[in-house]
Amino acid sequence: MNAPAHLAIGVLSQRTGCNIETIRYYERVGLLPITARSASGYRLYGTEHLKRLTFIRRARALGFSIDEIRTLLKLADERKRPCAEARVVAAAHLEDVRAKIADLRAMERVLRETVARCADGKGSDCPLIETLYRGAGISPRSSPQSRRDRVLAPADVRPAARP
Amino acid sequence: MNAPAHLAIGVLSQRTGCNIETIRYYERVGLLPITARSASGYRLYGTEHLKRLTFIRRARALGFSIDEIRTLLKLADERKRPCAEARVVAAAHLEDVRAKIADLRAMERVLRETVARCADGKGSDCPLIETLYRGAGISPRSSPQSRRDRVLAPADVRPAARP
DNA sequence: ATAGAGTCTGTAGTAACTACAGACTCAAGG
DNA sequence: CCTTGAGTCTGTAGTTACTACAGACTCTAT
Repeated sequence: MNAPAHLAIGVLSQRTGCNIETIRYYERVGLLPITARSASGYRLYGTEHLKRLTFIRRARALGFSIDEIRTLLKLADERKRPCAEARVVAAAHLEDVRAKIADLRAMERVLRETVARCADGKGSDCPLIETLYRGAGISPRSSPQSRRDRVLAPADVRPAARP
Repeated sequence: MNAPAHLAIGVLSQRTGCNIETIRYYERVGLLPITARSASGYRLYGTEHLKRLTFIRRARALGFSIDEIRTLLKLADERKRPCAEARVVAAAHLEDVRAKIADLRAMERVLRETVARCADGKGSDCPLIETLYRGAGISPRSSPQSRRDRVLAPADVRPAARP
Protein backbone atom coordinates (compact mmCIF):
# COMPACT_ATOMS: atom_id res chain seq x y z
CA MET A 1 0.00 0.00 0.00
CA ASN A 2 1.56 3.20 -1.13
CA ALA A 3 -1.50 5.40 -0.76
CA PRO A 4 -1.00 8.20 1.79
CA ALA A 5 -3.55 8.71 4.53
CA HIS A 6 -4.73 12.06 3.24
CA LEU A 7 -4.78 13.52 -0.18
CA ALA A 8 -4.85 17.19 -0.98
CA ILE A 9 -7.51 18.36 -3.36
CA GLY A 10 -5.03 18.65 -6.20
CA VAL A 11 -3.99 15.03 -5.82
CA LEU A 12 -7.59 13.90 -5.75
CA SER A 13 -8.15 15.95 -8.85
CA GLN A 14 -5.28 14.26 -10.66
CA ARG A 15 -6.30 10.79 -9.60
CA THR A 16 -9.90 11.19 -10.69
CA GLY A 17 -9.47 13.50 -13.63
CA CYS A 18 -12.04 15.76 -12.04
CA ASN A 19 -11.07 19.34 -11.83
CA ILE A 20 -10.59 21.09 -8.52
CA GLU A 21 -13.41 23.56 -8.86
CA THR A 22 -15.74 20.71 -9.68
CA ILE A 23 -14.69 18.80 -6.57
CA ARG A 24 -15.48 21.80 -4.43
CA TYR A 25 -18.73 22.15 -6.32
CA TYR A 26 -19.68 18.55 -5.53
CA GLU A 27 -19.02 19.24 -1.89
CA ARG A 28 -21.20 22.35 -2.02
CA VAL A 29 -24.10 20.46 -3.57
CA GLY A 30 -23.75 17.57 -1.19
CA LEU A 31 -22.39 14.76 -3.33
CA LEU A 32 -19.14 14.71 -1.44
CA PRO A 33 -19.16 15.00 2.34
CA ILE A 34 -17.60 17.91 4.13
CA THR A 35 -14.06 16.76 4.78
CA ALA A 36 -11.63 17.18 7.57
CA ARG A 37 -9.33 20.15 7.20
CA SER A 38 -5.67 20.61 7.94
CA ALA A 39 -4.60 23.18 10.53
CA SER A 40 -4.37 25.75 7.79
CA GLY A 41 -7.74 24.95 6.33
CA TYR A 42 -6.83 22.66 3.45
CA ARG A 43 -9.32 19.93 2.62
CA LEU A 44 -8.05 16.44 3.41
CA TYR A 45 -9.31 13.44 1.50
CA GLY A 46 -9.01 9.71 2.00
CA THR A 47 -9.53 6.70 -0.22
CA GLU A 48 -13.24 6.67 0.52
CA HIS A 49 -13.49 10.06 -1.13
CA LEU A 50 -11.47 8.79 -4.03
CA LYS A 51 -13.91 5.95 -4.53
CA ARG A 52 -16.93 8.13 -4.11
CA LEU A 53 -15.70 10.69 -6.58
CA THR A 54 -14.87 7.96 -9.07
CA PHE A 55 -18.42 6.71 -8.69
CA ILE A 56 -19.75 10.20 -9.34
CA ARG A 57 -17.61 10.72 -12.42
CA ARG A 58 -18.61 7.40 -13.90
CA ALA A 59 -22.26 8.05 -13.28
CA ARG A 60 -21.93 11.48 -14.87
CA ALA A 61 -20.21 9.92 -17.86
CA LEU A 62 -23.24 7.66 -18.18
CA GLY A 63 -25.42 10.73 -18.24
CA PHE A 64 -26.94 10.52 -14.77
CA SER A 65 -27.90 13.91 -13.43
CA ILE A 66 -26.57 15.21 -10.16
CA ASP A 67 -29.94 14.54 -8.61
CA GLU A 68 -30.00 10.97 -9.82
CA ILE A 69 -26.50 10.45 -8.51
CA ARG A 70 -27.56 11.84 -5.17
CA THR A 71 -30.28 9.20 -5.08
CA LEU A 72 -27.91 6.45 -6.14
CA LEU A 73 -25.37 7.45 -3.52
CA LYS A 74 -27.98 7.54 -0.83
CA LEU A 75 -29.03 4.03 -1.78
CA ALA A 76 -25.43 2.90 -1.79
CA ASP A 77 -24.86 4.52 1.59
CA GLU A 78 -27.89 2.91 3.15
CA ARG A 79 -26.83 -0.53 2.00
CA LYS A 80 -30.28 -1.98 2.39
CA ARG A 81 -32.39 -3.30 -0.45
CA PRO A 82 -30.82 -0.79 -2.79
CA CYS A 83 -30.92 -2.99 -5.84
CA ALA A 84 -34.55 -2.64 -6.82
CA GLU A 85 -34.57 1.08 -6.22
CA ALA A 86 -31.32 1.66 -7.99
CA ARG A 87 -32.63 -0.32 -10.91
CA VAL A 88 -35.66 1.94 -11.13
CA VAL A 89 -33.44 5.00 -11.31
CA ALA A 90 -31.21 3.41 -13.91
CA ALA A 91 -34.09 2.06 -15.97
CA ALA A 92 -35.74 5.45 -16.08
CA HIS A 93 -32.48 6.96 -17.11
CA LEU A 94 -32.05 4.33 -19.77
CA GLU A 95 -35.37 5.33 -21.24
CA ASP A 96 -34.27 8.93 -21.33
CA VAL A 97 -31.11 7.97 -23.10
CA ARG A 98 -33.05 5.96 -25.66
CA ALA A 99 -35.44 8.79 -26.29
CA LYS A 100 -32.53 11.12 -26.76
CA ILE A 101 -30.95 8.77 -29.25
CA ALA A 102 -34.17 8.57 -31.21
CA ASP A 103 -34.43 12.34 -31.34
CA LEU A 104 -30.85 12.74 -32.40
CA ARG A 105 -31.32 10.15 -35.12
CA ALA A 106 -34.20 12.16 -36.52
CA MET A 107 -32.04 15.26 -36.45
CA GLU A 108 -29.23 13.40 -38.07
CA ARG A 109 -31.43 12.24 -40.91
CA VAL A 110 -32.80 15.68 -41.72
CA LEU A 111 -29.40 17.30 -41.43
CA ARG A 112 -27.79 14.69 -43.61
CA GLU A 113 -30.40 15.06 -46.33
CA THR A 114 -30.32 18.81 -46.20
CA VAL A 115 -26.56 19.04 -46.30
CA ALA A 116 -26.55 16.64 -49.22
CA ARG A 117 -28.98 18.78 -51.16
CA CYS A 118 -26.86 21.75 -50.27
CA ALA A 119 -23.75 20.09 -51.64
CA ASP A 120 -25.13 19.60 -55.13
CA GLY A 121 -27.26 22.72 -55.11
CA LYS A 122 -27.14 24.32 -58.51
CA GLY A 123 -29.94 26.80 -57.97
CA SER A 124 -29.49 30.26 -56.59
CA ASP A 125 -31.02 29.62 -53.20
CA CYS A 126 -29.50 27.60 -50.41
CA PRO A 127 -31.56 24.48 -49.78
CA LEU A 128 -30.53 24.41 -46.17
CA ILE A 129 -31.88 27.83 -45.48
CA GLU A 130 -34.93 27.20 -47.63
CA THR A 131 -35.64 24.08 -45.64
CA LEU A 132 -35.49 25.90 -42.39
CA TYR A 133 -37.66 28.70 -43.71
CA ARG A 134 -40.22 26.60 -45.47
CA GLY A 135 -40.07 23.55 -43.28
CA ALA A 136 -38.98 20.02 -44.08
CA GLY A 137 -42.38 18.68 -44.84
CA ILE A 138 -43.55 19.63 -41.40
CA SER A 139 -46.31 22.11 -40.82
CA PRO A 140 -46.20 24.65 -38.03
CA ARG A 141 -48.41 23.62 -35.18
CA SER A 142 -52.11 24.19 -35.45
CA SER A 143 -53.41 23.28 -32.02
CA PRO A 144 -52.12 25.70 -29.41
CA GLN A 145 -52.94 23.47 -26.50
CA SER A 146 -50.74 20.65 -27.71
CA ARG A 147 -47.93 20.57 -25.24
CA ARG A 148 -45.19 19.36 -27.50
CA ASP A 149 -43.13 21.24 -30.01
CA ARG A 150 -43.81 18.78 -32.77
CA VAL A 151 -41.41 19.99 -35.38
CA LEU A 152 -39.18 17.00 -35.34
CA ALA A 153 -38.63 16.07 -31.80
CA PRO A 154 -40.24 16.50 -28.40
CA ALA A 155 -40.05 19.96 -26.95
CA ASP A 156 -37.62 18.95 -24.29
CA VAL A 157 -34.95 17.96 -26.73
CA ARG A 158 -32.32 20.55 -26.38
CA PRO A 159 -28.79 20.29 -27.54
CA ALA A 160 -26.30 19.46 -24.86
CA ALA A 161 -23.97 22.27 -23.91
CA ARG A 162 -21.08 22.57 -26.27
CA PRO A 163 -18.51 25.03 -24.90
CA MET B 1 -55.29 36.19 -46.98
CA ASN B 2 -56.70 36.34 -43.54
CA ALA B 3 -53.47 37.32 -41.82
CA PRO B 4 -53.70 40.67 -40.03
CA ALA B 5 -51.04 43.28 -40.57
CA HIS B 6 -49.68 43.10 -37.03
CA LEU B 7 -49.67 40.37 -34.53
CA ALA B 8 -49.40 40.78 -30.81
CA ILE B 9 -46.79 38.75 -29.06
CA GLY B 10 -49.36 36.30 -27.74
CA VAL B 11 -50.61 35.54 -31.23
CA LEU B 12 -47.07 35.05 -32.51
CA SER B 13 -46.53 32.75 -29.58
CA GLN B 14 -49.59 30.66 -30.45
CA ARG B 15 -48.74 30.50 -34.13
CA THR B 16 -45.18 29.37 -33.58
CA GLY B 17 -45.58 27.38 -30.42
CA CYS B 18 -42.80 29.45 -28.92
CA ASN B 19 -43.57 30.87 -25.57
CA ILE B 20 -43.78 34.58 -24.96
CA GLU B 21 -40.81 34.88 -22.66
CA THR B 22 -38.71 33.04 -25.18
CA ILE B 23 -39.73 35.42 -27.95
CA ARG B 24 -38.65 38.38 -25.85
CA TYR B 25 -35.47 36.51 -25.06
CA TYR B 26 -34.74 36.02 -28.76
CA GLU B 27 -35.17 39.73 -29.26
CA ARG B 28 -32.79 40.46 -26.39
CA VAL B 29 -30.10 38.21 -27.80
CA GLY B 30 -30.51 39.55 -31.30
CA LEU B 31 -32.16 36.69 -33.16
CA LEU B 32 -35.33 38.67 -33.68
CA PRO B 33 -35.12 42.34 -34.64
CA ILE B 34 -36.43 45.04 -32.39
CA THR B 35 -39.99 45.52 -33.53
CA ALA B 36 -42.29 48.45 -33.92
CA ARG B 37 -44.41 49.18 -30.90
CA SER B 38 -48.00 50.24 -30.52
CA ALA B 39 -48.78 53.59 -28.88
CA SER B 40 -48.99 51.84 -25.55
CA GLY B 41 -45.72 50.00 -26.00
CA TYR B 42 -46.90 46.59 -27.17
CA ARG B 43 -44.64 44.79 -29.62
CA LEU B 44 -46.10 44.49 -33.12
CA TYR B 45 -45.08 41.65 -35.38
CA GLY B 46 -45.61 40.94 -39.06
CA THR B 47 -45.37 37.84 -41.21
CA GLU B 48 -41.63 38.31 -41.63
CA HIS B 49 -41.24 37.81 -37.90
CA LEU B 50 -43.46 34.78 -38.06
CA LYS B 51 -41.23 33.26 -40.71
CA ARG B 52 -38.06 34.17 -38.93
CA LEU B 53 -39.24 32.74 -35.65
CA THR B 54 -40.35 29.57 -37.39
CA PHE B 55 -36.88 29.29 -38.85
CA ILE B 56 -35.36 29.72 -35.41
CA ARG B 57 -37.60 27.11 -33.83
CA ARG B 58 -36.88 24.57 -36.53
CA ALA B 59 -33.18 25.14 -36.29
CA ARG B 60 -33.35 24.76 -32.51
CA ALA B 61 -35.31 21.55 -32.93
CA LEU B 62 -32.47 20.34 -35.11
CA GLY B 63 -30.10 21.10 -32.31
CA PHE B 64 -28.42 24.20 -33.68
CA SER B 65 -27.18 26.50 -30.95
CA ILE B 66 -28.26 30.10 -30.72
CA ASP B 67 -24.87 31.12 -32.01
CA GLU B 68 -25.10 28.84 -35.00
CA ILE B 69 -28.57 30.15 -35.75
CA ARG B 70 -27.27 33.68 -35.56
CA THR B 71 -24.71 32.73 -38.21
CA LEU B 72 -27.31 31.01 -40.35
CA LEU B 73 -29.63 33.99 -40.13
CA LYS B 74 -26.88 36.37 -41.02
CA LEU B 75 -26.11 34.29 -44.09
CA ALA B 76 -29.78 34.16 -44.99
CA ASP B 77 -30.09 37.91 -44.52
CA GLU B 78 -27.08 38.69 -46.63
CA ARG B 79 -28.39 36.58 -49.48
CA LYS B 80 -25.02 36.29 -51.09
CA ARG B 81 -23.16 33.02 -51.59
CA PRO B 82 -24.71 31.68 -48.40
CA CYS B 83 -24.91 28.09 -49.53
CA ALA B 84 -21.31 27.03 -49.05
CA GLU B 85 -21.02 28.78 -45.73
CA ALA B 86 -24.32 27.52 -44.46
CA ARG B 87 -23.31 24.04 -45.47
CA VAL B 88 -20.13 24.33 -43.40
CA VAL B 89 -22.14 25.28 -40.34
CA ALA B 90 -24.62 22.48 -40.90
CA ALA B 91 -21.95 19.90 -41.65
CA ALA B 92 -20.06 20.75 -38.50
CA HIS B 93 -23.27 20.49 -36.59
CA LEU B 94 -24.03 17.17 -38.22
CA GLU B 95 -20.73 15.85 -36.97
CA ASP B 96 -21.57 16.99 -33.47
CA VAL B 97 -24.89 15.23 -33.65
CA ARG B 98 -23.25 12.05 -34.84
CA ALA B 99 -20.68 12.17 -32.08
CA LYS B 100 -23.44 12.67 -29.58
CA ILE B 101 -25.32 9.68 -30.94
CA ALA B 102 -22.22 7.53 -30.66
CA ASP B 103 -21.69 8.59 -27.05
CA LEU B 104 -25.29 7.94 -26.17
CA ARG B 105 -25.15 4.53 -27.78
CA ALA B 106 -22.20 3.63 -25.59
CA MET B 107 -24.13 4.81 -22.55
CA GLU B 108 -27.14 2.89 -23.66
CA ARG B 109 -25.19 -0.31 -23.96
CA VAL B 110 -23.62 -0.10 -20.53
CA LEU B 111 -26.87 0.93 -18.91
CA ARG B 112 -28.79 -1.86 -20.59
CA GLU B 113 -26.28 -4.47 -19.51
CA THR B 114 -26.09 -3.17 -16.00
CA VAL B 115 -29.82 -2.93 -15.53
CA ALA B 116 -30.15 -6.46 -16.89
CA ARG B 117 -27.65 -7.79 -14.38
CA CYS B 118 -29.52 -5.88 -11.73
CA ALA B 119 -32.79 -7.51 -12.67
CA ASP B 120 -31.59 -11.02 -12.14
CA GLY B 121 -29.19 -10.17 -9.35
CA LYS B 122 -29.30 -12.91 -6.77
CA GLY B 123 -26.28 -11.78 -4.79
CA SER B 124 -26.45 -9.40 -1.89
CA ASP B 125 -24.84 -6.44 -3.63
CA CYS B 126 -26.41 -4.34 -6.31
CA PRO B 127 -24.56 -4.84 -9.59
CA LEU B 128 -25.43 -1.35 -10.73
CA ILE B 129 -23.80 0.27 -7.77
CA GLU B 130 -20.92 -2.16 -7.88
CA THR B 131 -20.36 -1.30 -11.50
CA LEU B 132 -20.19 2.36 -10.77
CA TYR B 133 -17.89 1.82 -7.85
CA ARG B 134 -15.62 -0.70 -9.45
CA GLY B 135 -15.88 0.44 -13.01
CA ALA B 136 -17.28 -1.33 -16.05
CA GLY B 137 -14.01 -2.81 -17.21
CA ILE B 138 -12.57 0.65 -17.35
CA SER B 139 -9.70 1.70 -15.20
CA PRO B 140 -9.40 5.12 -13.64
CA ARG B 141 -7.09 7.32 -15.55
CA SER B 142 -3.39 6.95 -15.01
CA SER B 143 -1.90 9.73 -17.09
CA PRO B 144 -2.88 13.07 -15.63
CA GLN B 145 -2.10 15.03 -18.76
CA SER B 146 -4.55 13.12 -20.91
CA ARG B 147 -7.20 15.67 -21.76
CA ARG B 148 -10.19 13.39 -22.02
CA ASP B 149 -12.30 11.82 -19.38
CA ARG B 150 -11.99 8.38 -20.83
CA VAL B 151 -14.52 6.54 -18.79
CA LEU B 152 -16.93 5.85 -21.57
CA ALA B 153 -17.30 8.99 -23.54
CA PRO B 154 -15.43 12.20 -24.21
CA ALA B 155 -15.35 14.65 -21.36
CA ASP B 156 -17.67 17.08 -23.07
CA VAL B 157 -20.56 14.67 -23.17
CA ARG B 158 -23.02 16.03 -20.74
CA PRO B 159 -26.62 15.08 -20.46
CA ALA B 160 -29.04 17.51 -21.97
CA ALA B 161 -31.17 19.44 -19.55
CA ARG B 162 -34.17 17.47 -18.37
CA PRO B 163 -36.51 19.71 -16.39
C1' DA C 1 -67.06 51.30 -14.35
C1' DT C 2 -64.93 47.31 -13.64
C1' DA C 3 -63.27 42.61 -14.27
C1' DG C 4 -60.20 39.75 -16.54
C1' DA C 5 -56.93 38.97 -19.94
C1' DG C 6 -52.94 40.53 -22.19
C1' DT C 7 -48.53 42.92 -22.11
C1' DC C 8 -44.60 45.55 -20.26
C1' DT C 9 -39.83 45.78 -17.69
C1' DG C 10 -36.53 43.92 -14.86
C1' DT C 11 -34.66 40.55 -12.10
C1' DA C 12 -33.63 36.01 -10.59
C1' DG C 13 -33.84 31.14 -11.06
C1' DT C 14 -32.46 26.54 -13.53
C1' DA C 15 -28.08 22.60 -14.47
C1' DA C 16 -23.55 21.62 -14.00
C1' DC C 17 -20.03 23.41 -14.01
C1' DT C 18 -15.94 27.02 -15.02
C1' DA C 19 -13.22 31.11 -14.15
C1' DC C 20 -11.60 34.37 -11.92
C1' DA C 21 -9.77 37.79 -7.77
C1' DG C 22 -7.40 38.35 -3.76
C1' DA C 23 -5.69 36.25 0.32
C1' DC C 24 -3.21 32.48 2.57
C1' DT C 25 -0.01 28.51 3.06
C1' DC C 26 3.65 25.35 2.01
C1' DA C 27 8.09 23.48 0.32
C1' DA C 28 12.49 24.30 -1.70
C1' DG C 29 16.53 27.16 -2.77
C1' DG C 30 19.82 30.60 -1.65
C1' DC D 1 15.65 33.72 7.37
C1' DC D 2 13.68 35.23 3.17
C1' DT D 3 11.90 34.71 -1.17
C1' DT D 4 9.68 32.48 -4.93
C1' DG D 5 6.41 29.62 -7.00
C1' DA D 6 2.93 26.38 -6.60
C1' DG D 7 -1.01 24.99 -4.17
C1' DT D 8 -5.22 26.15 -1.75
C1' DC D 9 -8.90 28.99 0.31
C1' DT D 10 -13.49 31.81 -0.13
C1' DG D 11 -16.73 34.14 -2.66
C1' DT D 12 -18.69 35.78 -6.68
C1' DA D 13 -19.84 35.90 -11.45
C1' DG D 14 -19.95 33.82 -15.96
C1' DT D 15 -21.81 30.13 -19.24
C1' DT D 16 -26.51 28.22 -22.26
C1' DA D 17 -31.16 28.67 -23.42
C1' DC D 18 -34.50 29.50 -21.43
C1' DT D 19 -38.38 30.02 -17.58
C1' DA D 20 -40.72 32.34 -13.80
C1' DC D 21 -42.02 35.59 -11.33
C1' DA D 22 -43.50 40.73 -9.40
C1' DG D 23 -45.67 44.83 -10.06
C1' DA D 24 -47.37 48.10 -13.28
C1' DC D 25 -49.94 49.16 -17.39
C1' DT D 26 -53.42 48.50 -21.15
C1' DC D 27 -57.14 46.57 -23.70
C1' DT D 28 -61.74 44.41 -24.38
C1' DA D 29 -66.19 43.23 -23.02
C1' DT D 30 -70.04 43.59 -20.14
